[in-house]
Amino acid sequence: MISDKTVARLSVYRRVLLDMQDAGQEHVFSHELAARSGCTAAQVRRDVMATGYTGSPVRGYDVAALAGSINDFLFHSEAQKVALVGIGNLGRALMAFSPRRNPRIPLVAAFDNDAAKVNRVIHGCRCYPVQQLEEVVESEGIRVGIIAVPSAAAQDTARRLCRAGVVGLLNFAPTHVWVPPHVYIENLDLSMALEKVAFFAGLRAPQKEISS
Amino acid sequence: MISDKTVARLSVYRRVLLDMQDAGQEHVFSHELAARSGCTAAQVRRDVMATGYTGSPVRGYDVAALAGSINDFLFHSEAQKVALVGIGNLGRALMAFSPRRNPRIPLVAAFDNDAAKVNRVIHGCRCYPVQQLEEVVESEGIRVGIIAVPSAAAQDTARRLCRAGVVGLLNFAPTHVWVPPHVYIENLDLSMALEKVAFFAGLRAPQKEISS
DNA sequence: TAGTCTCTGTGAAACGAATCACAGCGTGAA
DNA sequence: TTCACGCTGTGATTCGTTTCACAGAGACTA
Ligand SMILES: NC(=O)c1ccc[n+]([C@@H]2O[C@H](COP(=O)([O-])OP(=O)(O)OC[C@H]3O[C@@H](n4cnc5c(N)ncnc54)[C@H](O)[C@@H]3O)[C@@H](O)[C@H]2O)c1
Ligand SMILES: NC(=O)c1ccc[n+]([C@@H]2O[C@H](COP(=O)([O-])OP(=O)(O)OC[C@H]3O[C@@H](n4cnc5c(N)ncnc54)[C@H](O)[C@@H]3O)[C@@H](O)[C@H]2O)c1
Repeated sequence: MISDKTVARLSVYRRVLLDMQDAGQEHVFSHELAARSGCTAAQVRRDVMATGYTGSPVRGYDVAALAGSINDFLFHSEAQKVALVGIGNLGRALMAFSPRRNPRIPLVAAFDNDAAKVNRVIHGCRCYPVQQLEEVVESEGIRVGIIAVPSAAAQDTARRLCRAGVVGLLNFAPTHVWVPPHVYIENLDLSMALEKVAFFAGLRAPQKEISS
Repeated sequence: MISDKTVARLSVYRRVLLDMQDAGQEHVFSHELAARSGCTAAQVRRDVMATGYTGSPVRGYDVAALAGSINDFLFHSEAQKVALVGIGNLGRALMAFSPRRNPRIPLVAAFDNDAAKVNRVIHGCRCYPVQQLEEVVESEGIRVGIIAVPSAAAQDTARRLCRAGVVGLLNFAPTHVWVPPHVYIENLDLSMALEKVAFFAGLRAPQKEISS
């Protein structure tokens, strides 16, 4: 019923609105929000409609109220605890970022199969051996998993997370991962994204670079 | 003319085909490639059509030949050199990953405004003070940029990169960045992706978790 | 108080991408 | 030599999303 892309944009609007709030701005028009979010005014209005909020034709949207409405819409349920699997280069970067993250989506546990990386706390997040994955995910009630293990281990990691009760996955491994139909999975394939950029860059400047 | 999404999928097919080649597989049917890439057989056939390759109704596609055709299609131009701006947690993870990356898209320079992080070589990539950005990008003929700086610095970084001749950008900062119309930009907003996963996870398991 | 302005909310239209469906074909079996 | 099969390539169709376009409404002006 509610589209994937609308949710993505609402998340962007929310961040922009919080910035506006910090800057003391009280009202915002759809075209303004659109410009700061990289989409069109009509799209903003459609998306806002989905949250049930209604603005005023004169003042536009009330920044605080719209931010609140989007918050209620996006984070309607209780906080969604997150587990990270794979404390490698990427995993550690994600952990370093977590303090700045949304408190409604706390990173509560990390797992690795390398004994040297576990049984400690990084940025407030406890690191466990991967053998304890099921136990910790179930006892903590974790519902979201981040896969940051090598491709070869991705499918098995996904399977274990889903069995343990996870219903949302963020997969960084450049591999297609099968999950049960009730599980939502989002793939963030960085290499693919870079190849895409390189492809279009190649199209846009097919001639040799003219130096300075 | 050629769609964004088709390019993305071709990049995935390419990787799958290379795996198949390593495994000694010589032929592949569209439905098989589809299953391993997470899409449908019809989609595979349409996308393959775009590369100009034609398979045989009996054997399907020749793995090596199709991989070659996709390669030619995606990397038709000379190698696209890449610059990374922001040698922070994420930037370092990307650098660590670069040896495993496509040699047609080499990471040749990295920049940071923190003097402690520059004037050295990390994983074969030279790190420069950000003041030298224009100079290095122009002299090396770099056409692709990766933005891994804090949001506040993203727009200015993009502007500098574009001025210096970059025509493709991969942006990790959770901010909308304006670029000239001839520049292709791809945003990888990890926080947004996680919020999306958390949202759908919340929808799929709205009831309280039943422990063990 | 009437008029004008600009914005929202939203039905309708346009667009683009995914899917369907089938003709065409080479192969292997009988 | 003929038939049946299963796959590719692709026109036609369906589906979801974006964009258009305008009615409706509050505020400000004169
Ligand atoms: N680093 C990047 O910039 C980058 C870019 C694109 C894609 N990726 C992908 O992200 C994933 C992680 O990348 P990385 O750079 O962090 O790799 P990495 O090798 O640094 O880290 C992988 C971690 O996973 C752990 N691990 C391996 N098998 C495991 C298992 N079965 N269970 C639990 N833990 C296990 C390893 O001990 C290691 O700590 C890979 O799939 C990689 O392809 C990374
Ligand atoms: N680390 C993550 O997992 C993660 C997740 C989501 C988003 N991001 C985004 O990616 C970006 C980088 O994240 P990070 O974790 O690596 O941050 P970080 O703070 O670790 O690194 C940022 C780096 O950029 C450098 N820098 C700052 N201003 C600069 C400028 N004007 N020019 C050149 N260099 C400059 C800093 O010196 C630092 O080395 C941020 O925008 C962040 O929001 C990161």
